[in-house]
Amino acid sequence: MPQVSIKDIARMLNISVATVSRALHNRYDVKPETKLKVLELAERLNYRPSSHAIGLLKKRTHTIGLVVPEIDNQFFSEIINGLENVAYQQGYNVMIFQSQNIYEREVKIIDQLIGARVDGIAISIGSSTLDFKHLNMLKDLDIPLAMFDRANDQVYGHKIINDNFEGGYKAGEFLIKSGRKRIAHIAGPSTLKLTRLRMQGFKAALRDAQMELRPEYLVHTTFRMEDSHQTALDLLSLPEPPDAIFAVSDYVALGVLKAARELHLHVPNDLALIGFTNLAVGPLLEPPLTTISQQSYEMGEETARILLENIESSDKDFKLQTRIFKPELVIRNSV
Amino acid sequence: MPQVSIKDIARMLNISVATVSRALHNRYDVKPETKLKVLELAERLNYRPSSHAIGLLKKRTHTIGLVVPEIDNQFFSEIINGLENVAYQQGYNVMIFQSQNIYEREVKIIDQLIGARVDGIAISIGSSTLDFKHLNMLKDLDIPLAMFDRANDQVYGHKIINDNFEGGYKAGEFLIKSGRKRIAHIAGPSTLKLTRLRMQGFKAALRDAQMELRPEYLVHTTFRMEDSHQTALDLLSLPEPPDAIFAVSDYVALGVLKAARELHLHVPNDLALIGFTNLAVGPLLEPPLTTISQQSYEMGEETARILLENIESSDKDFKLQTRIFKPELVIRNSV
DNA sequence: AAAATGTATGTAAACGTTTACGGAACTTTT
DNA sequence: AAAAGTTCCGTAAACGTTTACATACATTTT
Repeated sequence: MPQVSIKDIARMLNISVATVSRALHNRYDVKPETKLKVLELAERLNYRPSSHAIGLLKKRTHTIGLVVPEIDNQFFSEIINGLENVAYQQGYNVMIFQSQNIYEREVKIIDQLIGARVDGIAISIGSSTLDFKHLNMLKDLDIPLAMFDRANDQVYGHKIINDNFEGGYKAGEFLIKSGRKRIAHIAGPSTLKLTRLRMQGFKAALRDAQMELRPEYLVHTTFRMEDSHQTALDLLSLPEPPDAIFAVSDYVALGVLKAARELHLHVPNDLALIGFTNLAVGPLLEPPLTTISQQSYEMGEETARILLENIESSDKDFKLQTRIFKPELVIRNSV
Repeated sequence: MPQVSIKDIARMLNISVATVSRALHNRYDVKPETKLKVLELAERLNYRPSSHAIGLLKKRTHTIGLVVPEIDNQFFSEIINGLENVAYQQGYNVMIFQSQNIYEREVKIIDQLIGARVDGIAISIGSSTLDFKHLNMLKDLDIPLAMFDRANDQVYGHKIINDNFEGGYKAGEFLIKSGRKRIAHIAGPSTLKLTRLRMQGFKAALRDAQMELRPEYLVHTTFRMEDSHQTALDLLSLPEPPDAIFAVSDYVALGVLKAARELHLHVPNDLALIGFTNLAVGPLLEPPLTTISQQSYEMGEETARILLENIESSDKDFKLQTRIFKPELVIRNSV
């Protein structure tokens, strides 16, 4: 006997669906005897209310949609945890989707979330997304939107981001202070604002120290380790290789570390390395990775808080919020 | 102007909802002119069909529910990727949930998935789950179930698992062959069958080599690094500490590595270490981690394949499948 | 005895969508 | 000119649930 509905129960007990519904909700105006019969049968048949029926009837689904570029990335999975915990505490469910940084997938996911009538959406925009129609239409549909980590100024939504300029500056500054002269930067996809800001901060640090950035010391890669590994190999095989690298993220730094090992370069003696993110594996690497920390879990919590505040607010013109987290230097042994 | 329905469009164009529906589906029996008007208006108003309405009407949702203990674990996130890819290719959506190894959460998630009328469920059972009613009732409800990595014999469902006994045996065997004498095992939660099997395989290897396992060399921990770190500290502080450790998973091995470093023990000279999983960071550790590999991505793919085959089959008594992956020894430098 | 109150239940509409069935208004065939 | 076919569209039911409203009966109050 598959999925049972309230109608089935009503028929079996020869009562109306309304009474069954009332019994299941433990309303005061139903005879204890009837209540018991309904509850027992529902239990026996493993009755579970259809969320589709309820979602159709009520205007609210108590569900928020979450879109991340990729799930097998500790930074994002920690954000997911922070966000989920806050959401659950307030009685909301979270639907998780990954865009894989593919624009078409991102658009499709948003369409689906609208179709599922979620109460709000949290997203970290994919690196190949250059058109933001799919996100900006959420405003017309009255669906609150929060962007975390990867936000875009052209999009109407809350922003929960890092001070990437400052992070980049701190990374550059620390490498300079440690006496390195040939400092390179492996940047992320140039479409992302956070990439540009970290780069700008880094450049500013060099400028303030009256140092020059050689053009061949500035290269771009994706956040995937395989790509950054190849990029690092190329960079370290230059006629005059750098003696320090600021990697746009820890995952990229892992690729650099792998490349350095293959080229028999000692870190930090031959090459200083600094990452960005502060992954949990950082301290376990050899050498333990110096990095700029991002508070991923807290960013997830804050994203949920802002989004839920917007959802629960009756104010149709809820003011857009921007929350900027301060990145911090985590000194270990790779510099 | 918020969420628009087919009714709204019909009203605005002074036609019936049926015609609007037909136009949106590009049916042959609607005048091209009408079709155009509907499509234009739908586009302009950002119309997206309500998945609740459709889910209610049709019997199938083309959605499968996925339950993992935790998402911030590379092993599981790779499984998710494998599963999602196969599912998407066949036109199915995946709803991801984490139980955090908390029994109550797991039960709640299953209830929700039933309520959402998913077409099938894939789960890796949480370590605190001892009662399986919530899973076995899926059979009565005709909802196909597939268990991956962490399965249980008391549950009616497909199984996609590792040959954990063999994996444990291989780990033990390799440590013995490398000449170690005081071999310890840090096992996982004893509630999990995979824990017991890896342990039994390990013990069998010792037995076959006529070696004894000292009671104090067998300890349990969770898969969280913080726990395994403390466990390893205790183990390595014994009057006569082991000279080799087989860790039930790479995450646990990371904790051991951290402890060894703190106690100034050199791996592999003072302590040989072998893990289980084959995480991507393994080769980047110092020393690169020797481990038993699990084909996580492929397990995800296989889970999706079996589950979807069951879903698409009209056979009410679809036969239960068991797929056992063979673990392989990955030799690096930690032994 | 009539009126008022309380208790337990049923009726029906609504949410958004699809689709079987029917039919009106044409056009083509005989 | 009647018959048959084509084109286009509307009506209404169904999916599962909640809830305002109505109602029937029983009990209490006047």
